[in-house]
Amino acid sequence: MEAAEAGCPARKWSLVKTMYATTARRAVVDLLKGERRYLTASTIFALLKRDNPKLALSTVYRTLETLTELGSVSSRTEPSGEASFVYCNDEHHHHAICTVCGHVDEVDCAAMEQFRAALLANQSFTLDEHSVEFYGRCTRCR
Amino acid sequence: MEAAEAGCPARKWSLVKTMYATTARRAVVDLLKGERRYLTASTIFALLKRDNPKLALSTVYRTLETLTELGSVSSRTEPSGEASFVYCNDEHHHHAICTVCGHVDEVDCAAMEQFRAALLANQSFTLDEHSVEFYGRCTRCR
DNA sequence: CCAAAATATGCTAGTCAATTGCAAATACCT
DNA sequence: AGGTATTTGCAATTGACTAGCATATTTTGG
Ligand SMILES: [Mn+2]
Ligand SMILES: [Mn+2]
Ligand SMILES: [Zn+2]
Ligand SMILES: [Zn+2]
Repeated sequence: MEAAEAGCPARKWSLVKTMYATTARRAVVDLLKGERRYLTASTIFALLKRDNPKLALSTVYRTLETLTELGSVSSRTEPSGEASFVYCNDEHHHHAICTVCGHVDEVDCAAMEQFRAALLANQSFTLDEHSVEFYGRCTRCR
Repeated sequence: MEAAEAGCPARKWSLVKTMYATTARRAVVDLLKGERRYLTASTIFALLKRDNPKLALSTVYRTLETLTELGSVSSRTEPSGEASFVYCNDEHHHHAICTVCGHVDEVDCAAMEQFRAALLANQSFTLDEHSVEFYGRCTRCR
């Protein structure tokens, strides 16, 4: 599975009508796969600009939008209001974000089920979806 | 406690150096206390403009910022990227948001503790804070 | 391999939520 | 009421993000 994703997530890309494996898209995916933390579009742009001086910021935005639709990328909104993006696996999960280095741990959803049950018990609320983010310090930073 | 908050949250306001209880601030607080759902600044502005034609949008933004700092208001980011605001109680809690009418139920944090413990057990992660939002249908809308 | 067709990119010019500077207005205190 | 601290309204600006369009890149299939 990891081997099948080498270079770019070809498996996922095949889901879309037609989608060219361009250098820009490969660059964005490779960068996000390496840095498992939320990065803003302008940060990604600045990092990639070094090796690809003619890259445009609008291309980064368009690429991130496409990857988000595919599910390869998940986005969140920073306190500043700026959007940021992180590489993601397929399965539904949540994020534990290190407040020191920004590293993102993926938290399995299974443990959430017991909490969902508790919520439904004492709240008269039909639960459809949930959005959860934990903040703390990862192994390296604690 | 509810009586002490009549009109405006005077108790909270006293925490700040000096803060005038202006008509604009009272209007924003009263509106948000009535509508227990997330509203954008421009929506709030439009609603208040009816009774106060000379109100400025920038005043609404500044008021919401102030109330957020005080803790009387909590904000989130709509999928569109626009910020929205809801009236909040003091205690740490989470929000269950009705996907039909937008009504916000406050979810007690206590039940979260057992989940926090589970998270710490199978994730090598020092949990400091968390941000949770549930989406579903409230009693009225189910 | 090599075009033609399909799609993506770079650049520029917008858009629009949100912020800011400042003079006029309002709230507070004595 | 009078003086001072704070807020407001208004207009100008910012800054993240989007859109139009000509050019460049990637695919396809001959
Ligand atoms: Mn989950
Ligand atoms: Mn909690
Ligand atoms: Zn860390
Ligand atoms: Zn509802």
